[in-house]
Amino acid sequence: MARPGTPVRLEWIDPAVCSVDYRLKIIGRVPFFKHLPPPAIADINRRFRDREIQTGQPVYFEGDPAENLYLVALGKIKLIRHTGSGHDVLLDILHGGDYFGSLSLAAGEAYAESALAQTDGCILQISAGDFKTILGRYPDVTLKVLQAVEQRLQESRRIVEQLSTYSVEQRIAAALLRLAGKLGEQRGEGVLIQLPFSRQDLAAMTGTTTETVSRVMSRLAGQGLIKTGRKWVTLVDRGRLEELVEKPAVN
Amino acid sequence: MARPGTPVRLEWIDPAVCSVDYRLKIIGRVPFFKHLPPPAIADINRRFRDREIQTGQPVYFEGDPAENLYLVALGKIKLIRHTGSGHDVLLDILHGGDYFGSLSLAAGEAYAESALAQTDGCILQISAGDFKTILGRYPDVTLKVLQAVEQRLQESRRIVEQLSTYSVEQRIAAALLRLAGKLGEQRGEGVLIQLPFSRQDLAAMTGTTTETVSRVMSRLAGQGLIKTGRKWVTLVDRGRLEELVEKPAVN
DNA sequence: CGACTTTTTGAGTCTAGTCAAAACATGTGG
DNA sequence: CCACATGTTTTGACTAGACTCAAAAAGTCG
Repeated sequence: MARPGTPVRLEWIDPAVCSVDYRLKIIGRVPFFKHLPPPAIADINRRFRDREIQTGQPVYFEGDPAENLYLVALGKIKLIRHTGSGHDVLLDILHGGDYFGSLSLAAGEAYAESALAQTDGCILQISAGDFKTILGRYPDVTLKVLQAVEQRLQESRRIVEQLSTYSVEQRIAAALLRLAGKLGEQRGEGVLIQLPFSRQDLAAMTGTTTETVSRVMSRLAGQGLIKTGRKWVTLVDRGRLEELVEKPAVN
Repeated sequence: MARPGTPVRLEWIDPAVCSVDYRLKIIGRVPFFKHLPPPAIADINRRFRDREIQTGQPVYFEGDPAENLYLVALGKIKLIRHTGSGHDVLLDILHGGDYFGSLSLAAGEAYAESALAQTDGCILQISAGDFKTILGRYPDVTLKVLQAVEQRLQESRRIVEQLSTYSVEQRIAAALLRLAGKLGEQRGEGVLIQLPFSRQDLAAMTGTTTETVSRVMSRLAGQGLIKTGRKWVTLVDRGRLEELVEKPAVN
């Protein structure tokens, strides 16, 4: 119950972050570009446009024609599917150096999910056509892209597995561990996850409701595994969370 | 309750099915080879080895070093993840012209799931290294492979969405429709799904239990939407099944 | 300080899971 | 061809985890 002051610290958009230097740094961090030598990175950089986005603003909507590939430069982007029943499903949360949008070289496709800015930030954008040109010029990039997509497929299948066999508590613990690994910041007492993201978001990631998320998080906090507040969570006892996930309950 | 005689018809392995002619036909059906001209297909064919498999036999296990890419020539293959709790998760069922195994060009990877023969059949096999050679020789194949993997990713995410938001009944209906689209055979009264596959398999596809699958299927059969027996299902009223899936229940 | 959003808590309900047993099918060997 | 052993499916009774609806509490922001 000891509720510490919120550790939330706002990131301010420095107008310089999408400077050429920063752009080069980000492109050099993307899994399918990072192996390239500086001149190639510089060439690729020239083909991207940058764009600032504000919290809540859409990059594209599910169903829009899939024309662009994006890189996250600064801030967080979430990928969401809207369902008929009003429940949204949160597929992924991305940050600096991640890609999203269309790799798809087939024309006439539509985005299968919406992309929304979770924070203020900056993204780099390239048309599918220009990206194809890059692939033509740097053939090994294509192989790396393939690997990157395969990895996303594996992640997605792991989530299918978890939704199929885990209890809500296990799914929430697993989601927290996953987020911590990807987006967490090391702090003295543990790993802070501060996207910012709400119970709502966590519910949409784990296929449950905000009320249930709240109850489970309270329980975990009571057991000293996490500390939590509005829009942030700190994992205090990672080991015991992992145990929770692995154990099929009491068996 | 009218239980018709089983429409199951055994497929016999014709020793000729993995003849050169059949192999060429299969390779010409694979999404990332089918655009190639006959000489290229013939060249690629030479690099594959064929292999017969019997029902229940594993092609590889989760965790084995991922050394080969496979094509299904004849029969059905299922991809399964084993979980600690003993529940298995059925990720996909594949048939003629589908690929599975490792596309992965990164060395030292392991298979993330097991592949088991659901029926007697025949598969084509190529080492990761040889596949890489093919990609080098036919660059547009790499792009097509990328598209194929993206498509699997989309499918996987659709399943995440369904597990997150659908009731068991909706998930089962959706799974039946998906299987029918992929593997169903048109019959007079409807579409027959006969892999063969059991309540057990359906439960592992939809993240539920055999008992629940049985109850739901009985209900659907009672409403005249399907007919069902041991190891097979016929979709009689596809339209009403689709309605079931789309409706968020009574809202 | 209000107005608003997010989070928590509570009570009641229902879906789906569990455990157990019966019914049914299929294949085998006598 | 029958009787039995085995595996699959169905049914039943009970339970529990998670959802729903509703309202209170706690943060946040102007």
